[in-house]
This record gives sequence, C-alpha cells and structure tokens, in this order.
Amino acid sequence: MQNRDLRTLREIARLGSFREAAERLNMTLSAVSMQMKALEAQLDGALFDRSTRPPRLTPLGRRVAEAADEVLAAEDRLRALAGPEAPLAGRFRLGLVASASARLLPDFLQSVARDLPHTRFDLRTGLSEQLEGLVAEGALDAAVVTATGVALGGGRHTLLARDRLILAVPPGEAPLPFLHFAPTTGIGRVIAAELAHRPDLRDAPRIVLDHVETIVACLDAGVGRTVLPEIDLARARQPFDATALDAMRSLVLVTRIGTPLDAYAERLAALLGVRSAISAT
Amino acid sequence: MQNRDLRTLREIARLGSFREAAERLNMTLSAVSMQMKALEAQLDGALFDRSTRPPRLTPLGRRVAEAADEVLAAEDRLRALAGPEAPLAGRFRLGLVASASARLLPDFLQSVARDLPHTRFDLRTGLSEQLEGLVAEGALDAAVVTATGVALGGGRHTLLARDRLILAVPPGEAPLPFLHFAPTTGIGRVIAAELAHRPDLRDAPRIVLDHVETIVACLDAGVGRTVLPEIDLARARQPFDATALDAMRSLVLVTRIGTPLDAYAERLAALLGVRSAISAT
DNA sequence: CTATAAATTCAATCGAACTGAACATGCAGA
DNA sequence: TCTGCATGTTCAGTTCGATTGAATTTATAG
Repeated sequence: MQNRDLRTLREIARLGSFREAAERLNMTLSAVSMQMKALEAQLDGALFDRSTRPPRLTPLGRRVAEAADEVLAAEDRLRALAGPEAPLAGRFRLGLVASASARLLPDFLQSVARDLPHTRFDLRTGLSEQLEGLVAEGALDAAVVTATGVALGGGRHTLLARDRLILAVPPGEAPLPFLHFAPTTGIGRVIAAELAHRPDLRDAPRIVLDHVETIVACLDAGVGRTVLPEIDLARARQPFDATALDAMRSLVLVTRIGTPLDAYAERLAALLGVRSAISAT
Repeated sequence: MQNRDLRTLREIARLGSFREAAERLNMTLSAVSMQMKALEAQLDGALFDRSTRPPRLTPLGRRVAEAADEVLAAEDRLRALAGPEAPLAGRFRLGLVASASARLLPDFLQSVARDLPHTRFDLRTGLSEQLEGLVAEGALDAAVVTATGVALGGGRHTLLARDRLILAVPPGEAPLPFLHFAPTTGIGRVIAAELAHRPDLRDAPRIVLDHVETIVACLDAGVGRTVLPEIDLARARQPFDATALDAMRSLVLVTRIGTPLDAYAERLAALLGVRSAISAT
C-alpha cells in the first residue's frame, strides 16, 4: 500500500473531484485515476461510485478516506521526530550514579518535560564503573558518573560539575569515627584517595555507609566526621565545622566516541542543568 | 516516505540485525541497507549507530521505530476495512421516513452495533419524496420510505415490510371525524387513495395530523376514527373496532441502480430487521 | 440531442528500487 | 595482536512499476 495513493484519496475526498485533486497534487488526471484504481484493487472494494460523473465516494470509500487521514497523521508525527528543529529527539537510555541523581534529576526531568516533549528517557542507576561499562557496550546511550581518573577507551567524558570536598566535623572535643562513603564507588574512591594525605582521618575508626543521606543524618546526630562534596553537605540541618580540602568530585557525562549521541553530548550536558560543560577525552 | 521502509525498520528493531530482517522480509541485505539509508536521508537524522557491527538503533532510531509501529498499525486498520469479511463496511448516509423510524430504528441500531462494528450510519429523517430525491442525487446512500407506486428513474425499491391498513373506530354510536395522516406524505397518500373507495370516510369531517403518535392518542381518547398500518395501531391503549382494508403500506429501501451499495441492498434490508426482502424496480 | 468537461484506457517512457558482485569493516578466536 | 569470518556498504545493471499524453468513453448541462 502506497501512502502516496492515500494522500491522493484524501485530496479527492476533500475537493470532490479527481481533476481538482490532480491539479493540487501536480499530477495528471490519468495518474490519479490509476492510483485510485490500484488502491481499489489492493483493497478489493469499490471506493468510488463511477456511475456519476464526478465519481462519488462510496460508504466504504468515505471510511477508507478517514482511515487514510489517520495513517497520514501518524506519518506526519513520525516526520516531526527528525528534522532540524528536533536534534535531541528519541528514546534515550541514561544511567545515573546514585549519588548524583538526587542532585541532578529534579531539574533535569523538569527541563526535559518543558523543552523536549518528544524525547523520552529511560533511566537507571548504578555504580560509576558499571554504568561506564554499559555505555561502552552500547546498553546505555550515556551515563552520569563520578570521574575517577580518565575515560575508558572509546568513551568521552563531558564535565558536568565540580564540587569541592569538605571535611565536616560536628562541634565538640571528642575524636569521632570517620563516616566513609562506600570506598568501592566512584565518589568513595575520590574520598579514599584524599584520606591518604590525612593521617588523622585515615587512622580513625571507620564506619562505611553507602547513602549520602544516611551519612548526613549521622553527621547531624553528631555521631561522626565525614568528607563529602559541598553540595551534599548543604542538606545537613545542624551546624558543623567545615574544612575545604584540595580534592574535587567531578560529575561527568560518559558517551561513546563516534556515536551519534556523542555529538549531542554538550547539549545533553546543558540539559542536565550545567551552565558550561567542558569536554575531555 | 515509503511504508515499506518503515516495515523494514520495524523488523530490524525487532530482530536486531539487518541480515535477519532481510531474510524474514525476503529481501537482499543490500536492499535493506539502501532502504535504511534512504530513510535516514529523508528524515535527515541518523537512525543507526554504525560504529558497531550489528548497527544499533540510536535514540532517534528507537523513537522513529515506535512511530513506525503506529503508522503501520493505522495502515492495518485501513486494510481491515475492506476485504471479503467486511462487505458492508463504511460510512453510510441513510434516510428514514419519520413514520418508519420508530418501527425500525431500535432493532436496526442494535444489529449494527452487534454485527458491524466498523460501520457507521449517518441518519436523517424526512418525507418519502424528499428522501427519494436525495438518494437520486447521491446525497444519501439509501433511504427507507413509504412506497407510493413505482420507483423514481434510476432508483431501486427493495421491499422491507408490508403492513395492512386498518380502519380503527372507537366504540360508540356517534359519527366521529376522520383523523387523517398528512396526505402529502408517502403513507398519507396511500391512505388518501383508500378513502376514494369509502364515501363514508371521505365525506366525514377531517382532522389532519402529521404524527402517528398523535393520531393514536386521539383514537384512544375517542376523538375520531382513523386509518393506519396495523403495526402503528398496536400502540393504542384503548380497545377499538378494527376493519381490515385491502390497501397495504409498503416500506421500501431506496437505492440508486448501478451504485455499489445497490448490490448490498438485500443485505442492508436484512439488517433493517426484515426477514425476506423482495427487490423490484 | 449536442457539446463539453471529466474520467478511463492504453502504449510508450521514465524512474525508482532491487539484485548480485566486489569491497569494507567490526568482532571473535587463536 | 593478528587473522578469518560474518555483516554491512557500495556500485552498476536490470527489472518492475508508475507516470505521461493521446485517444476514447461517458455523464451532465444547455
């Protein structure tokens, strides 16, 4: 079945004559006639009552013309997906490291709903390394992870945000245990590296936790000291002594080089609520 | 845009490789490749990430494949309208003479809803002559009217029902006026013709009414005598003296000869709740 | 009944899409 | 890391289908 024929049928239904439809579609009257003949043959049913001179649609013809409208409307919707005005359309599979999701997701989902009504995002969370692997093998289109050194082969890192690490200590004299974000994760590894320079923290009793929220809650309770990105500590409700460290936690967008999406990395980064994204392999 | 290409895209999305799609669709691998290339050119967007060997769908590609499903589904729905199993599908414009609509419509609409879910009927009422004219000029596909003699040129009458005319007289001695259904209508003319043979009725005082319901109500009230089809008098609530007349009221389905619908007249008649329809020009 | 506009038919032509072969390339196994 | 294979791409040739224009038919208006 040819959509071209359906388009012609629609024009005939609208204008009421083969001739007018032919003119409007820049075709010969004979081409119009042949198309309709072919359509009737394919459907095995009379679409027109040819006993009258401008042939009239039969009841079946009217119904088919309506159905043709639907087919063509669906086609138009498909066309609208691509084209210059919709460069970021599609169905993206995006991975998010858990520690970043709370920070980025709300704004991100809001921007998407507002600016990209035709775009869908299938989201999943995971650990940085795991997500980076999924991007490499094509199971994800992109992932937001904590940068730990350099990108995997074939992957590009687009910097989304850099947050200074802060040593947070509840007020008081007693030496408190160190609340360590799970050291096998991306951010955990950054923190572990920093501990190497701080023997006082490195040698303190250690409590390993794998949720930022939990660590902050413990900090509020005065249960221990911790090192976390500044942005996460902003959620603390009790005052604490803050010491800025040299290390930073970098959130990056991972894409696979050469991938069509890779070209959109900057735009996707912008969508993730970051003002100016810096790309680096 | 070719639906054939969309069909191919759908298979690729389903099976995950060009080769498998080509086999399943009985095409060359090269044809599949060229179709997808053409589709990408038309949409002006990359549907596949070709940096990997079985090329993978891009986010845009996934979205387009979904949209293709919708286009193809709409096409399937269109196909289902025609074909051997749906001979009476379509959007019919059907006229009904007012005096028949009460009798036929309920059963008719019920049958349609049950047996022809894909068929729509645009209904209108009118006088027999007017409706027959609309059928002749193609503004209606068919009409149910009261037969007054023979069909108009180019029209076919398919008999739907014949109801004997009954002279109904309320019990009592007094000579009552005659309640005459509007004599310019189809059934009214049949009644008028019958009056010619009955001087007692013809010369009685006459009250002209244009609704069967009204006449029956007047009959119940003992206000006058009348002649109506048996079926309409069945709605009377009071007993009356009934005399069968020779004349009959014939309800016929009018179609235009040579029209595709004309071939379905018998079936449409059956749908109108009549057991055996007899056709006559 | 005739003239005219509209649609159909048909043969010729044109173009789009498919095919098969040669070529390129990612990926798996050594 | 290298090699072979399977998969996809490219290209030229061919085939099939669609369009065209002329001739013909036919419904409708005058």
